[in-house]
Amino acid sequence: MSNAVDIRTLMDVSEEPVSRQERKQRTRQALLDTALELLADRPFATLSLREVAKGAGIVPTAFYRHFASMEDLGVALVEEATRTLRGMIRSARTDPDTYQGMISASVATLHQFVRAHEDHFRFLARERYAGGGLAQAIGAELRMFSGDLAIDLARFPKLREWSTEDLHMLADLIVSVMLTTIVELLEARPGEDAKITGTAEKRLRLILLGVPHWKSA
Amino acid sequence: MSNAVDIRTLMDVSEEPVSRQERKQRTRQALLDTALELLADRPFATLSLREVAKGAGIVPTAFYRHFASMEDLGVALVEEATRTLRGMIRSARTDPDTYQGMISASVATLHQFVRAHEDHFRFLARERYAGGGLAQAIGAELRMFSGDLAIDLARFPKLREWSTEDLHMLADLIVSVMLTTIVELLEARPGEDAKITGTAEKRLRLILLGVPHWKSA
DNA sequence: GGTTACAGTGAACGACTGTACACTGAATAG
DNA sequence: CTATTCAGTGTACAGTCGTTCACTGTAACC
Repeated sequence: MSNAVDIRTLMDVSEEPVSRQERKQRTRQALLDTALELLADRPFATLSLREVAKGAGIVPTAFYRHFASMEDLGVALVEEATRTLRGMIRSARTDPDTYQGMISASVATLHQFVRAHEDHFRFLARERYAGGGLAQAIGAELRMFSGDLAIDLARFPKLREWSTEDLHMLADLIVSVMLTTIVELLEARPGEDAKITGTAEKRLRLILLGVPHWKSA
Repeated sequence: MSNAVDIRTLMDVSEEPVSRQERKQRTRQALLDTALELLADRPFATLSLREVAKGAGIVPTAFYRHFASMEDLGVALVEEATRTLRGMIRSARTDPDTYQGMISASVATLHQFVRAHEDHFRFLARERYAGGGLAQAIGAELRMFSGDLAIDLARFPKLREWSTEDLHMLADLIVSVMLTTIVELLEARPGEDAKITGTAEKRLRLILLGVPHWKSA
């Protein structure tokens, strides 16, 4: 009978015949997803090529068709996670008029993105201080983020005459509050989110409260 | 000849015949020191019992005379490192009169301790976000530190009428600045110390500048 | 001075690691 | 329709891992 159920329907919702490179990319993504899953409770350096391959449903040697080494996969993971991070930053950059509006909007965006991509943020937070090549890559990304923030901050009236050095100091301070908040959200027990975001807003408000009275050393 | 040089003198400066438990303690310390050394550029979870034993000059099986497992050694390492941390906090608690005095004195103490015990602070910073039991133990220690700081802060005139919640918010903020500074010092290239401590002082000054104008909620 | 406690030894184990190599079979190219 | 490309397979090997066990030599004890 021509209308017999295709066995592929049980495995794969999509109907179109997948091309070869598409299959390859799916396996690659399966490797990345498996790694991210295993990274939920241990550092990247403890992952083995074999268990990642097994999790993705391929034999160990096939791993090399996608990455030259585990470190290579780590780099790809950093790229994927920082893409999420940049997405968050883009979302948060909604030119606000007031400090207060900027603060609560930014914290809300942060909260939303962390909850939607916990594994990415957990990975970044974990590996940021783990040492090694990944930590450096993540550090460079955060420094870029801080630099962009400093430029954004320079647009505010009260900050217009600040030295670039002081602007970077302020931007780094804000980034460190954001980072602390991310870690708190990832460690939170259910129901604590509101308290954490509330505290984050307070911290940022306190910092910006000092801005009008600042005199550089 | 009775004044012949004892071979032990070449290995060990002390003259007295070392007792058995003293020898044991030295081996134990050698294990801890070796682990700390290896931890300079990798996470704790990647250390193997065998290489730590080898570094301490004993055979792998002898490791068990001192620790039941590597995780046990990790706990001992957390205790050793947090002892250093508490020493720093004790040194910094020199009842100052002014904010400014407190800030520069605290940052100076921080700088001095980090440089004198880089491996302890590197270990704490690395494992703080690494996940697992050690991270929890370190987190608990930091929370205790933050709590003590909140109590200290309550003694300042301007902070006397703050709610305990807001005091904790402020203490956490200060701790996070301290942590950021520690990591910056550990990642610094030679000669950057003054710039980093200077920035740290600025960040604290900015935060405390907002204190007099704070209104909760 | 004889006995005990015990830090450290050395061989052996089964499990796991990364990687080399020859292969298979199906999608793709000509 | 035939030839090629290449993601994935299966076997194999040399290391390393944590842990077991029976052992040795000496400091400490009675």
